[in-house]
Amino acid sequence: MVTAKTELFEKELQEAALLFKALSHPARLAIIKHLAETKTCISGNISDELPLSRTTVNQHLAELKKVGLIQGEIEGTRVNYCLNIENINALHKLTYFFFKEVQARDKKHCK
Amino acid sequence: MVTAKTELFEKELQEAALLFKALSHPARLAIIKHLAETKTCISGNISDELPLSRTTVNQHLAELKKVGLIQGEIEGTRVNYCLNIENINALHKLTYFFFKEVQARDKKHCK
DNA sequence: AATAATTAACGTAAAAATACGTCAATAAAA
DNA sequence: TTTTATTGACGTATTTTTACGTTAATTATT
Repeated sequence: MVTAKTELFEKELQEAALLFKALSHPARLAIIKHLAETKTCISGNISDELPLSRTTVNQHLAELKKVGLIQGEIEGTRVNYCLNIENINALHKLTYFFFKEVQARDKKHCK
Repeated sequence: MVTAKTELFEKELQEAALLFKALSHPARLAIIKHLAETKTCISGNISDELPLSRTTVNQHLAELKKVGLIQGEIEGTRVNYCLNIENINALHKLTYFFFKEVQARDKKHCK
């Protein structure tokens, strides 16, 4: 039988993997970039910029929200999505130190 | 019909997404860390350290190799895997500048 | 109060990822 | 040369992701 084995790894790696997964689709990277450019915007507008249906874009937005990289503020019928800068910063640091650690330990480089 | 739409995005985003995808599973992060610690090692040894079968670990190794984050050097019956430091560095820079750009553009922060 | 706009929830189909066993090939060791 | 060790290729089952249409709910607008 095939069962998910991700939870058998260190918590730290699991969480990092979840964040990287959130960045593993070009649509979600495009959303992040777009939100960075335009302060706020509703999901309908975002789907106008992307080659995907509104439904699918909404799904990607929900995924980004789930891991805390963006936040949505309800305003009437609309939802203003924007980056969660604190968490973006945290991820920036996480990736920075992950690579830093990997590189430091690999001093004893293989040829 | 459901077709892959990833190729409808900018090349840059596509490539970044592929690299992040390679990092989106704790097993692959564990492999990278392990390779960083122990210079080289064969895939059999790596699977001893991970809660996964040798076959599955091999699959993850192949994926990391496909995106160039690791390289395998055949040595007799064994394969010595090690990090591809150049590409790890490149990815480090890519993530660094991706986040830097996102943050710069988000100066006009939404509260 | 009725209509329009917008979004999340739900359902679903296809594709991709995950996990693993088995087998064949290759090289080393006996 | 036979046996052992090790790995990649292949097949396959299950789960997850991706993509989208439809519907229901909620808020504005008329």
